[in-house]
Amino acid sequence: MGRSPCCEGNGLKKGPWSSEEDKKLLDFIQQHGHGSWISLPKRAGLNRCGKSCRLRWINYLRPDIKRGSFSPEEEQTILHLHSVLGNKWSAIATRLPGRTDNEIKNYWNTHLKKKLIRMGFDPVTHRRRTDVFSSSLSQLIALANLSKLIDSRPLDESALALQSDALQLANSLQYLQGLLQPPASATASNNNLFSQTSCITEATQGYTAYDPIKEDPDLNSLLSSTARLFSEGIASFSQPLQDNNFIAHHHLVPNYLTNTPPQVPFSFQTSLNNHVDRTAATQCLSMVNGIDHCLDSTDSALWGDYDDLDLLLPPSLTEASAVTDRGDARSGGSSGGSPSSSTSPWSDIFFGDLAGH
DNA sequence: AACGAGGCCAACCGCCAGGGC
DNA sequence: TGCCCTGGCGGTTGGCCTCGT
Repeated sequence: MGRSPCCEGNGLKKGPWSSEEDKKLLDFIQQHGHGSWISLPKRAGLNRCGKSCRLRWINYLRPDIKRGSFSPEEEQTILHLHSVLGNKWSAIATRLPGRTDNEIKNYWNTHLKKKLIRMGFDPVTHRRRTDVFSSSLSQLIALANLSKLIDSRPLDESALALQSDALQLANSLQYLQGLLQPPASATASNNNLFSQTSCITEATQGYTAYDPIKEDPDLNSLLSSTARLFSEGIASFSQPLQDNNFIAHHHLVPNYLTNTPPQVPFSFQTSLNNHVDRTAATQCLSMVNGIDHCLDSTDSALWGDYDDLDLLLPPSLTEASAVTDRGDARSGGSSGGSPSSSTSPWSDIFFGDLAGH
């Protein structure tokens, strides 16, 4: 269809509205209603196009417009709804009385999106940027290198088992990394990964000298479970799987093209539907946390202090009904009644950060 | 005080869907 | 059935403001 005819008229004023124009528009609509927006400017004595009048009314002059900054409850609602609806600003606006889609869109683009990015979340998927190969792998290496600095100890069974598990993990990572690389860059990347896995291999030999796992049983179990995790294909939660090249080259039809919600474009969810995988994934994530703890990693904030795997799932997965049924999400108040504030660890993370600002 | 960079936000642009003819 | 008109939507822009140097 192209451009709306009402905007094609020459000589129509554009740009910021004067107070006089505002008064004309306001008075006219209060007396006659807006009726046809196309004919309104002429009837109201305005040298504007209908679309401009409509926009001015909806975004600024409407009497029920709420002014001022967004409350934490409103921010929380936007976050939840965006995780479910995406950039459907008008739909989100219907859940926020007094707020316009334009206002919400602006607020998202200028505040919430940046904050999510800063916190290590993907503003589109609302999930942590979980590049396990670059982040946890490097952390593993760093942890392993640390072990080299520690005095050696005699070998024992648990150390040997750990070495085996770590080697398996390294091999799995190498294999998966190879799968994830587009053919053109596969060689170079694999070389890079090889150096990384070699580090792991070398480093895990260091583990045989000193066994920090004995000090932290969690690390022991999670390392082995992580190896199992990758061998079972949980690597699907790595974002590069979105790469069309990968799909094309491996003739895969990912779940997100068939039956998973659009807000979960890659199927971490699918794996999590399986209890065993979920448990293993939880342990894997705990490993990352554990390593963070050991290393006092500078990006530990990125990984956060999540207590439950649900944190990695968008609210659409865990709270779809809560959002859908949120007749008034704010009615419960921030002190406990609101479903989102009381049940969503996601909001705890996000608004914990917000509170600090 | 002057200037530039970056942020914010009102407004515009272009496209789409639905209804009427 | 197809075209046109209109309302509505999401993305983008540009001007103003603030802040740092």
